[in-house]
Amino acid sequence: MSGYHHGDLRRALLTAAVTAIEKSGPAALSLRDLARRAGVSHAAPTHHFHDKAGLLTVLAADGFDRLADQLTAARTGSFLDLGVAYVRFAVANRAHFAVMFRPDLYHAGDPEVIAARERAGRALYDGAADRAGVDPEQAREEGLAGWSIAHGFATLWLNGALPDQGDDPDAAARAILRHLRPDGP
Amino acid sequence: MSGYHHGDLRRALLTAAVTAIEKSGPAALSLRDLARRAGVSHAAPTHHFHDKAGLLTVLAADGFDRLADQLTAARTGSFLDLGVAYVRFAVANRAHFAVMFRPDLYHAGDPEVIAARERAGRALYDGAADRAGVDPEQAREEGLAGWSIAHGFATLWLNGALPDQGDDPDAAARAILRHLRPDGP
DNA sequence: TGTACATCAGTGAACGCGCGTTCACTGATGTAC
DNA sequence: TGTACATCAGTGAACGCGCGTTCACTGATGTAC
Repeated sequence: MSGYHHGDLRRALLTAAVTAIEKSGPAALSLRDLARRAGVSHAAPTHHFHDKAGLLTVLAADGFDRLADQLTAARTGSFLDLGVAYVRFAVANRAHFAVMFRPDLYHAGDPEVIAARERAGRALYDGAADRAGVDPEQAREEGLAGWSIAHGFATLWLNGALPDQGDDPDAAARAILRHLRPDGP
Repeated sequence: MSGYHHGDLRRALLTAAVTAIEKSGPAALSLRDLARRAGVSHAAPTHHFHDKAGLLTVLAADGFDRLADQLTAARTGSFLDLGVAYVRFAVANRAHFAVMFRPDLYHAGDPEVIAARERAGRALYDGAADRAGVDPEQAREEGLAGWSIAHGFATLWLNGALPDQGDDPDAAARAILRHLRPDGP
């Protein structure tokens, strides 16, 4: 704390953004509010992110990166594990997850975002393709089916929409994702 | 058109809201903008919906009602048809769908919303339970799995997140939803 | 058929608010010599 | 070890904007007698 210079404002703003988004969603985010939370003048954020979309762009890229990491790590397990890893990521990184799929809110054309998103996509598809010596079209469909059910479950969970929703998303996800057909139709 | 009295302002505002939400999402909705589109003074909407959340509440209730109708109609078909009906609803009623699962945006405790949501929930669960002489817990899980994959697919489709996404959500949904296991694990 | 009156729907001015962005600035830090 | 200077990070005042909401109002419509 130098008094004038914050020291790590960029990181502090990102952390504050995550907290704010977890509470009120990405649409309600305000740069002035983040500056307030970081104890800094309201014009300071501009210095690090240029504008609001710039900040969300960083969050989105960061989210896709983390997702790619977790999916890649889960590749050693079963196809089911891959889906569970997806849900776990979403629940553990609600703010990032909420931003990632709202490309209208950030600079979706940003090279870093594109790269991170492709990395995550590859981790998911490779994970799906791995698990059978199957036809590519078949693998594609199964990948999409797995993505859909994991994404849907995570979304419903985060919305609190599920009836009798407990507090163990991992176990709940596993029970539901099991119902994906593990082999061809 | 009486000049002073609009005649059907309530309906006009709802229609304008749907258009606006389809374009920019529910968070960006503004009552003043709706009034402008309806060619009416900016204070007029208050008269019909009390406040912004009030308008979204009507939209949410209406959405759950329509969904319930469509799911009920699909009960005569297979479990797969139920899921396809869900996706079809989401794509055909993007604005309603976007609001329904954002209870922070409307008066989620409103009796009409609650009733409509329960009606939709029942249609979905009954549809799932129908299709087997199975164990209730089994039926519950299959219902959730079906809901998850349909919801996830619809969400990804609406976000334009799917690779090589065509323009026939019905067929695409059918191909993916097929991968849900039709019988016990 | 006419008149009085209540009710309803929409007006328009005003309020206070928080926001994003721009701008010339200043304090702090690091580097070259 | 000291000094000059460039660079970087943060300041604070100012701008213009669109918003939701309140309010006393007025025009239009329907109903009772």
